[in-house]
Amino acid sequence: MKKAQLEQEVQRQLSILRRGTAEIVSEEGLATKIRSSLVSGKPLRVKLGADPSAPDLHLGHAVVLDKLREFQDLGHQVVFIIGDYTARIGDPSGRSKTRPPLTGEQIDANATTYFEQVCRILDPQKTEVRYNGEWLSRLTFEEIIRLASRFTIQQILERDDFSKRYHVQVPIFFHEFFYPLMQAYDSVAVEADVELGGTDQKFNFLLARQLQEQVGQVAQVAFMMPILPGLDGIHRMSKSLGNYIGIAENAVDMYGKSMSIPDGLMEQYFTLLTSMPEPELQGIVAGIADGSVHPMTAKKRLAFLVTERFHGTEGAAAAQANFENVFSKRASTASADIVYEDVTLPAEFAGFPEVAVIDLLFGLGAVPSKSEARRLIQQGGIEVEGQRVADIGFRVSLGHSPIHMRVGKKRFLAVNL
RNA sequence: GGGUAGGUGGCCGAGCGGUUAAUGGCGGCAGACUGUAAAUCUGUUGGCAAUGCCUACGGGGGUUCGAAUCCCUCCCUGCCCA
Repeated sequence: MKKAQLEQEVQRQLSILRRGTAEIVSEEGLATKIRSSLVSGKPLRVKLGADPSAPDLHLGHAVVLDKLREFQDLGHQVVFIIGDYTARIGDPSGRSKTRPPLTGEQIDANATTYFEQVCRILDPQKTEVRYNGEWLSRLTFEEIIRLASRFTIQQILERDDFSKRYHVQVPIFFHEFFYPLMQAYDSVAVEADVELGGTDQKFNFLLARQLQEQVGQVAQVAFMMPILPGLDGIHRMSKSLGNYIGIAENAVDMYGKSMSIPDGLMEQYFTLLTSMPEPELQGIVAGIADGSVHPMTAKKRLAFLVTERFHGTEGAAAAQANFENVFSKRASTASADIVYEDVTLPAEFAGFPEVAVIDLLFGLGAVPSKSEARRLIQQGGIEVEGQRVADIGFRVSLGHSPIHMRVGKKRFLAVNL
């Protein structure tokens, strides 16, 4: 490859990778790494650390995974690290809550579903999967002390959530200090060239750079993507906050949840979650501003694109039709074109001519308690075959199958006898 | 080791001997309305065989007709001093 050609390729890769990023430390470093990778023919090792404490991935993860996919498509090697060792200890970072430690089986189960979901975005052929217990579990106490001696408390306290907690006098447990160190050690262990993650990972990434240099490796490039806000438009998307859209969710929920984001979030979602070209996106934004594009139309477009990505064009179209029926046209359980969730009548009710709605709802697991069922009925939130249930003592006739029910505003059940 | 302030429902945070399943806020849910599961307004938000009963204010024990509220003890956390 000629010099000019080489430089052109470096720039091409950079321009692809740069899109949508929050920060890259440093871009020159990345350019240098790409250049030498092209010369040597050795792909860059791009690291992503995953915490298998919860099995579900959401669109916030997708933002980072998409970027990894771009690296893969450019011929680089993704190293996917499952933090089994960290999870076994119980990751307390983040919301200053000590999570219960997970068992080995839970971690394995989570890691499996996790990876299955990751593969919906990444190319598994180009992904090296590693468990950090592989190297972390082998460290001796002496080695850990030596590792810790490379950093100062003041340095660790610089980390955002530590310094915040310190100032508002919220407990910081000693072992939490080791998390950044462990993560940095991961980078050394896999000889990462680039580490990808959200902007919240910046501190950890930078610490890894320092450690790598101290042990004679070239510092990794810290590659930060923006944090995706959740459905509430305020907090980051997270499972525990319940403001998320799961990668593995069904089309109807994915579409509906997308429709529930605040209007102001649309531009960000378009940018980070769809491949809509910038000019088209700016056209929509301008249209909403001057009133020529209805926000709902734009949001439907967004919801469609997001759903289509994971469920195909047909799945997205069906989800959209369902949404319009249920919410725009106020359809009830009596009408067609509604996507029902199929459930079977609990065995305990089999053979009876009728059953109390409260018992049925509870038996189906549609409500967490009978009191909750009672409340829902009193508030007019239950429908059976298109009829709103007004009486708490209402009994559902089991004369035909399936029985169509609506529980709350968004759950539609088809009960099969 | 000494001193001191705390531990309340999903979260924050009142209450400090008696209409207290426990003010209020957030979050959740439902209804109305609408441009959507947006926004806004209203209601609701421990459980159950339910005009009543049971379980709940860090754990255990005690005082009292009666305790989240008083006493003892144990556990946990912040801050100051050493």
